[in-house]
Amino acid sequence: MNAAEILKTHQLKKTSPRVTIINALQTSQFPLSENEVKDKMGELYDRITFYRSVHTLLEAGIIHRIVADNTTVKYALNHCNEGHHHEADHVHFFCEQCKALVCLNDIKIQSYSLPSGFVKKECDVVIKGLCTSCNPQIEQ
Amino acid sequence: MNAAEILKTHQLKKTSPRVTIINALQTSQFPLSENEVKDKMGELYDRITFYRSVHTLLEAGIIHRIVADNTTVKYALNHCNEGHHHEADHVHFFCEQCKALVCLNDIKIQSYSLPSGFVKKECDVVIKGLCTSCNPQIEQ
DNA sequence: TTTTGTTTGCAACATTATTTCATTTGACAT
DNA sequence: ATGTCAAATGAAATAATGTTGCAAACAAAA
Repeated sequence: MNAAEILKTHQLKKTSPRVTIINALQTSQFPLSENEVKDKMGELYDRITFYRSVHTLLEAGIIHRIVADNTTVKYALNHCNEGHHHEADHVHFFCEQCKALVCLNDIKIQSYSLPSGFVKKECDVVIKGLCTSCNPQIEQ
Repeated sequence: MNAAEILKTHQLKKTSPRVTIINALQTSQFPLSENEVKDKMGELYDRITFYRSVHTLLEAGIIHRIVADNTTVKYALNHCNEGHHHEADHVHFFCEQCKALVCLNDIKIQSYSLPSGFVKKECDVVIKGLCTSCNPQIEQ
């Protein structure tokens, strides 16, 4: 499904910033930070528009946001759009050295049962450490 | 263990800002945000000193930081200091409405096995939803 | 009490996010 | 095609959050 189709499905207007953001995330193997998306947007990038577009796309469930630490926020396409599994239930790995964030699609999140009275909406699991590229045990 | 003792144990100097921060967290049932700590510090609060003290206390493992979303960072005493379980292995609950953060000390984090080459340092689990106070199903 | 190195607190700056409002633009119906 | 209108954009201004350099103050030990 391309950007235009995704937007139409969610009854959102097809605008240049939205399309560019979706394309940027769609062509990336990994979740991207604002600056990484910015680089892919070129002239089309405007800080305020970016925040608002992202907000709209988040609300629609087209993308999702992963907060690795308070200075590292990344965005990824929600693979629901692709007919895959639900994005919310897999684990993310964050490399403390290179700041890369990887979706560990094969690792599902355990179902935690909350104390009574609490309502669960979503569950975020972020494992932090060193990725294969930054692991000194592994020779490149 | 009081603030002075905790600092001494970790070979850190006993200074007013550090003591006040530790006391603030120690007397609170819940993790506190910067502003919540600030309120408890009164005149002793200075923005820069706060950040640096927190940094020092984090490095020493005296406190820990929970990032619920990028605009909500909270701090809590590491209960290791109290001889309890290790803080890193329990789940946090974040109320999306009142922004309260609760340590669910009884819910342990599942041990996730990573793909080979990855090194795990820590694992953060944040469940988001509505707390008992904000749950409309529960009458106050 | 004097020394020594750490910590504090100020100023300045950098980054991240939000609000207001005039202008532009996409989508729909002519 | 084209006019209409609500929605989205982009600019300026502001707020909130986090960092760095440096001189003065302070804690801890001799």
